[in-house]
Amino acid sequence: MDITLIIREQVVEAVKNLYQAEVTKESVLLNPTRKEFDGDYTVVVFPYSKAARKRPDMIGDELGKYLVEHVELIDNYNVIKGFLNLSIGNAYWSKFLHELSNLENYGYQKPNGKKIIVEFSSPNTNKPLHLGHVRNILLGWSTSKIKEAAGFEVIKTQIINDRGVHICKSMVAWEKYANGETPASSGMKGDKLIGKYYVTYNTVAEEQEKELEDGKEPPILTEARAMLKKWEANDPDVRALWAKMNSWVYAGFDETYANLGVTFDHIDYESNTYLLGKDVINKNLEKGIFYRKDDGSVWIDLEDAKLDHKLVLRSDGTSVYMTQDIGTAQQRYEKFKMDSMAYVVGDEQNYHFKVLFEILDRLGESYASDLVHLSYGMVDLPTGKMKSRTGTVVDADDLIEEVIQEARTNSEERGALEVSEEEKLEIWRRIGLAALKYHILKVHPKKRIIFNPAESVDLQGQTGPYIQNAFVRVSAVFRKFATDLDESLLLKYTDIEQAEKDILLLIRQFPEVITSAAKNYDPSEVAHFAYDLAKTYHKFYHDISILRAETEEAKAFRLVLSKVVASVLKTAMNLLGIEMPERM
RNA sequence: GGCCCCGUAGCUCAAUUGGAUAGAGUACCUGACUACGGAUCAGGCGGUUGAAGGUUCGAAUCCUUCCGGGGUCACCA
Repeated sequence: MDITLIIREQVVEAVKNLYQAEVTKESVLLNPTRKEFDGDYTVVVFPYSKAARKRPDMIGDELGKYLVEHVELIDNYNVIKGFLNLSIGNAYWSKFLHELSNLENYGYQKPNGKKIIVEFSSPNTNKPLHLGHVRNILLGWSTSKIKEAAGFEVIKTQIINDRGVHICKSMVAWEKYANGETPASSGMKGDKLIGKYYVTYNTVAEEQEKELEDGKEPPILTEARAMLKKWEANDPDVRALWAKMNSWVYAGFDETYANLGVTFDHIDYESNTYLLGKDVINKNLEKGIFYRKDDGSVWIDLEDAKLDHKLVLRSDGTSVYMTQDIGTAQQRYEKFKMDSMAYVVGDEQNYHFKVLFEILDRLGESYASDLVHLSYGMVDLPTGKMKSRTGTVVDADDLIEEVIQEARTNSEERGALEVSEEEKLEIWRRIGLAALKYHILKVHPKKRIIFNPAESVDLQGQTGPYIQNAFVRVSAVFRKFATDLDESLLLKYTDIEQAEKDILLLIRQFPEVITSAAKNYDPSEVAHFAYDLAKTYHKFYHDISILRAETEEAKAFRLVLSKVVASVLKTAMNLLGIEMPERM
C-alpha cells in the first residue's frame, strides 16, 4: 500500500485514540518534508489542537510516539512547532524501487469507462496556423494524453471553420489575381497560398475603401458576399472552387500537425454543422426555454444564471454561432455517447462557453454537468497582440523550423555527436521541439504568454532539453553497462543516500500528479514534475557514482533507480507530446 | 460602465490548494571535469508577493476597497 495512505490512516487512528476526535484521512495535512528539516513526510498538527486542548508541539510529540510505535515503516520523528516530521525506514524505499523496476506504465490509472471528447485547434481555412494555434494545439494534445493516462477514453476532435464570408474572400481574390496559381505551380504550402490571397483581398478592400464615402461597401466585399450566396445555393462552380482550395489548405495543415506530432480521431466541418441546432430551438420554444420576439428572432433569458439574454435565431430564421454549437454538441452525443467534453479555446470566448453550457444544461443534456472550457491566455509578442491583418504573426511552420535550427547550431558548437547524419537530424528535431513545447506548456494555461521571437527559446535550465539530457545520461550509463543485472540485489542495499531518497520521494508522487493534472486540465503540473525529477536526478548523477559504486548492491540499486527515472521521465514527457532522444 | 481573468526577484515561471525562513530558471559574479558525456553540478547577488484594510494559531493563497494590465458585453465568427 502507498506510504502516504498508511500515514493518513494511522493519523486518523491516533487522533481517535489519543483525543477521542473523528477526522477523515483526506483531511490530514500531509506534505513532503521541506529539505531544511529532518524527515520524509510532515504532518501539520495545528488542526487537532482544539480537540486535544493542548499545545501543538505536545500534540506533535504524542502523535509521533504513537506512529513510531504502531507503524513499522516509520522509524523516527521530530517536532518543530506544529509540524511533525516523520522518517520512513530505508527498507520501505528499496522495496518500493524493486516493485517499480518492472512495472509497465507506472503512473497510468486503470480505464474508468468514461469517454471524453477534447476539441482543440479548430482553425479557419483562410490562413496558416500561427503561434496562437500552437499553444492551443499543444494544450489540447497534452490534455488528451493526460486524460488517457488518468483512465479516460479520449476522442481528439477539431471543428474546421471551412465556410463563411471569410473563405469567400480568399476565393474571390484567388479568382481575380492568382492566374491559376496552385501549390504545385508555386511550390507553396497550400495553407500559405490561401493565406496569401486572403491578404491580397484585404489589401484590395482597403484601397477600395479609401476611394469610397464612409460606410460604403468596397466592390470586392460585395463580390465575396455574392459568392457566399452562391455557395449556400450549392452553385456547382463555386462549390468546386471551394473544395479545391480547401483541399490545399488541409494538406498544409496536415503537414504542420505532423511536424507537431498531432493527430485527430474525429473532424467536424462547419460546412456540415452550420445548419444544426435550429430544430432543437424550435422544439424547445414551446417548452418555454426559449422565447420569440415580435420581429421573429428567438432568444433565451439567462438572467437568473447571472447571464444575459442571448440570441439563438435571427429574425430571418438563420442560426448564429451559439445555435450551431448546440447542434454540434448534440450530434456528437448521438455519435459518441460521451460523458463529458472539453473545448480548448482562448479566454476571449469565456462568456460564449458559459452561455453554451448553461443552455445545454437547460436542454437537459446528460453530459451538461461535465462540460469544460479549457480557457487559455493569448500569446502576445513584445510589440503587442498578434494581428494577421498587419502581418505581425509568428507562423507555426517558421517557428518549428527555427527552434530545430537553434538546437542544431547549439549541438554543432558542442561537437560530440557521433552518429549518422540522419540520426543527427532526428535528434535536433526532438531537441528543438522539446524546447518549444516545454516553453509553452510549463506556463499555467490561464496566464498570458509574451513570446519574444527575437530571443530564441532556451536550451538550458528549466527547459525541455534539460529534461531530455537526464534521460540521455541514463541511456549513456546503460550503453556502458552491458552485463545482466541482478535486480534483487538492490533489496540488500540499506545505506540509501539522501540524493537517492529524494528521487524516490518524487517518483512516488507521479500517479498523483497525473490525477491532479487531469482533474485540473493543466499540463503545466506534469511539466513541473518532469523538471523536478530531472533536476533531482542530475544532482544524484553528479554527486554519486553509479558504475563504480562501493558495493554490488549499491550499483544494482542505482542502476535500477536510473532505469526507473528514465522511464518516468519518458512517460511524463510523452504526456506533453515531447519525444526523448537516446543521445544529444 | 457591468461582469470575468491576471498582477510574485531585472526577465521567464513555481509555491503540494490556508502551513515552517516565498522557491527554481535566466541574466550577472565565482567555483567544480585526465570523465557513468558539462544541454551538468555547487556558491553568491536578487522580494514590503501591485496597495491598504480584514478573517486566524498561520495569508502570495480567502473577504472588502483601490491601482495597473487584458478580455467580454453583436441579428460577427
